[in-house]
Amino acid sequence: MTVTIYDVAREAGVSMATVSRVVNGNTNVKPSTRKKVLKAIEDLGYRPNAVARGLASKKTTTIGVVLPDISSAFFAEMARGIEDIANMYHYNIILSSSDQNVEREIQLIDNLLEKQVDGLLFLGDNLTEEHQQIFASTKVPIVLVGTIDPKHQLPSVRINLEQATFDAVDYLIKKGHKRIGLLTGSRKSFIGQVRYNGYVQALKDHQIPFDENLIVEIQPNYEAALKGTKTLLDLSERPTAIFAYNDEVAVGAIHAVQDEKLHVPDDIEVVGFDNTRIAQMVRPMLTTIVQPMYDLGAVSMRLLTKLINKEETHLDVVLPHRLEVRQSTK
Amino acid sequence: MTVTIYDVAREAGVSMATVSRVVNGNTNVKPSTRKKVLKAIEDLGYRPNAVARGLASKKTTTIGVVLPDISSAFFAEMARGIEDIANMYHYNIILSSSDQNVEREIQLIDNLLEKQVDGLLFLGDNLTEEHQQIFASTKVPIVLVGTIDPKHQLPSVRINLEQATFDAVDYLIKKGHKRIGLLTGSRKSFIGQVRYNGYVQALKDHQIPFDENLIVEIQPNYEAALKGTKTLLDLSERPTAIFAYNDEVAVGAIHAVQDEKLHVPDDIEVVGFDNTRIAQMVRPMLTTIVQPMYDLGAVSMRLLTKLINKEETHLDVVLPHRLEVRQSTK
DNA sequence: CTGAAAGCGCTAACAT
DNA sequence: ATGTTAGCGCTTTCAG
Repeated sequence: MTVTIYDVAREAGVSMATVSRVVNGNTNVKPSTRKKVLKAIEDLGYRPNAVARGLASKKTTTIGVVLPDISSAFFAEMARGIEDIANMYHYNIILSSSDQNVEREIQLIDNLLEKQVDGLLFLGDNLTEEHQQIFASTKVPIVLVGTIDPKHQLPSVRINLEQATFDAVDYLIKKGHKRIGLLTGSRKSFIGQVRYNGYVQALKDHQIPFDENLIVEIQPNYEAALKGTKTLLDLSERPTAIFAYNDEVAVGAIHAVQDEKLHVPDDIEVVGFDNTRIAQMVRPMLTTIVQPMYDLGAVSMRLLTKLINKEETHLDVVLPHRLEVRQSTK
Repeated sequence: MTVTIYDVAREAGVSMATVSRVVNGNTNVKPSTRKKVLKAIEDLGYRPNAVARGLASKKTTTIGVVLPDISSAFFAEMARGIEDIANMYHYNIILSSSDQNVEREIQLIDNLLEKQVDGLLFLGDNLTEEHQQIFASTKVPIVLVGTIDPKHQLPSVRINLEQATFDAVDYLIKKGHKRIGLLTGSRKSFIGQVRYNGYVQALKDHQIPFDENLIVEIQPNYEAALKGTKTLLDLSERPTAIFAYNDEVAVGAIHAVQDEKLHVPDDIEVVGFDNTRIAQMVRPMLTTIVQPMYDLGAVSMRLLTKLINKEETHLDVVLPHRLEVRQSTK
C-alpha cells in the first residue's frame, strides 16, 4: 500500500542506502544515479516516513512546548516566536496547554518525553519539586521561557520581572503617587512573589508606607479585574494609581474606574504589563511595561537548538524591558 | 542507557509481549504478573517510546493543525478548542502557522504527513487545486475548519458565513441605513467572495443600490482598519454604518471614526465579526456577529476522531451564529 | 494467560 | 560511489 524506501530502491535499481542518501541530501552520490532515484521517488509518489527515521536516528525534529493557555494573547504571541524559529531550524512543535495545573504539566511533559521530542520549552509560573524531578529524569534539553528556576539549574530566557515591576511602581511614585494599588496574581507562585518583591522594593526605596489593602490578588482576566478594582475603589482611602498584572487586567481596571464615574488618567492612573496588541486598541491607550513576547519565544527556541546541538551558549538570557508611556497615565 | 521494554521484561522475568500488554492495559494478564511488571517499570523508570510504538502500530496519536497565525486571537481560540478535545482523546497536536501562504501551507501539510499524523485539521481561507491534490494524495482523514471545500468533497465544520454577513447587513438596513461601508478581506479568496455575496444579497433584497466605493479591501488588522475607514469617511457621500471584517478591524473603524470627531454609534454605527474577547473590552462595546470559535475547533477535532475511527458521522457541520447587539450600534 | 518471532521503514556503520 | 547488514523499541499475529 504505502510506498517505502525499499520500493524506490527497486524502481531505481539501487540499494536503499543510496535512496536514503539522496533523500537526506548526502553529497556522495553520482549525479546520474541521484537523478534516477529522484525520478523513482517522483514516479512512485514516495513520502519518507519520519517516524521510522526518528526511531532509527533517535532524532524526531520535533520539540515540545508546554504553556498555560494558547488562547491567551500573551502566550500565543510567544508561541509564534517559538514557531518561527523552530521552523527556521526545521523543527515542528507539539503544543500543549496546561492551565497552570501542576499535575497536568507533569503529565504533559511526560507525554512529550515519551514522544521523544528533541527538546522541551516550558512556560509556567511555578517550578515545583515535581518539575525539577521530571526534568532531571531526562537528558532532553529544556529551557524555561519567561520564568526562572529558583535553583538556577535550568537554562532560561526571560526579562527581569522584579526590576520591571520596580520600574513601573517607581515611575508612579516619582509622579507623586503614594497609594498605588496592585492588581496581581497569587503571591504563592514564584512569579507572583517576584513581582510583589519589586513593588515592595520601590515603596521601600522611597520610604512609602506599605498598605496590605492595596494588594489585591486576582485571576488575571478582565472580569476579575473589574471586581478587583472595585475592591480597591471602595477602600476608605482609595489608591490614586493602579499597577495591573497585565494589559487585560489594566483594561478591566480602567473600565471599573470609569464605571464609578471617575476618569483615567485624571483621577486614577493605570499601568499595564506586557504590551499585548490590546494596549493600543483601547482608549485611553495603555501605559504599560513592554515585554518582548515574540522575542522571548524566538530566543528561547534558538537557545534550545544550540543546546540540542551541544553548542556553547549563555544559559540565562535576560531580555530588555521598558516602560511605554501612553494615555492611561498623565 | 535508555531502558526499553526488553529491560523491563528481564527485570520482571516475563516476555516483552507481556510487558507490552500491561503497558497498553490489555486485560489478558494475570493480576500477579501485572503487579510484577508494574514494579519493574517503576524500579527501572521505564518510559515507553512512542516513536517505536508508532512505527510498529502505524498510529502516532498526534494530529496536525495548519492555521494562518497562532498569534491571532481568533485562531488561538480555535486552537484551544482543538487542543482540549484532542487531549480528551489522547492526541497531541502539532501546530503550524502558514500565514495563509499557499506554498507554505502545502509544505506544512506534506511535512505533517511525513510525520505520520493520524489526522489533519486545516484552517485557511482558500482551497486551491494544489490543496485538493495533496489532500487526495493521502488517506489520512482531513477536516476543514471554518472554511468549506468549494467542491464539497472534504469534511468541514463552519458557520454559514454568507448568511452571517447577510444577517449583519440586513440588521443595519432595517435600522434605516442605505450606505453601509464594508471593510473586508480580498474578494479573491473564497471566503472573501462568500462574504461579499452576503453583503450584496442583503442590499438586493432591500432594493438598495450597490456602490463599489463602499467596499474597501484591507488586511484584517487594526492599522489597516484605521486607514480603510479613513477612506470610507473621506467619500463625498460617506457611509452611515460600517460592517467590519472582524472585531479588530471594527475597533480600528471606531477609533478612526472618533479621530474624525464623529461619534459611534450616533454618527456612524459599527458592526464587528467573531466576538473575540476584545469585543467586550472596548468602549463602546462591539455589536458583532458571534462566531463560536472554541466550538468550531472542538467540534472539528471531535469529527476528526470519528473519521479516524471510521465511525459514521455528518461530514458538513454548520454551527449556529448570531448577532450580539451591544453599544457600537444604536 | 504468556511467549516467540516477524516485522514497521529507516539510518548508520562497515565493506567494497 | 554504492551495497550489506544490523539494529532502533515496540506491536502483533500465531502458538501453546
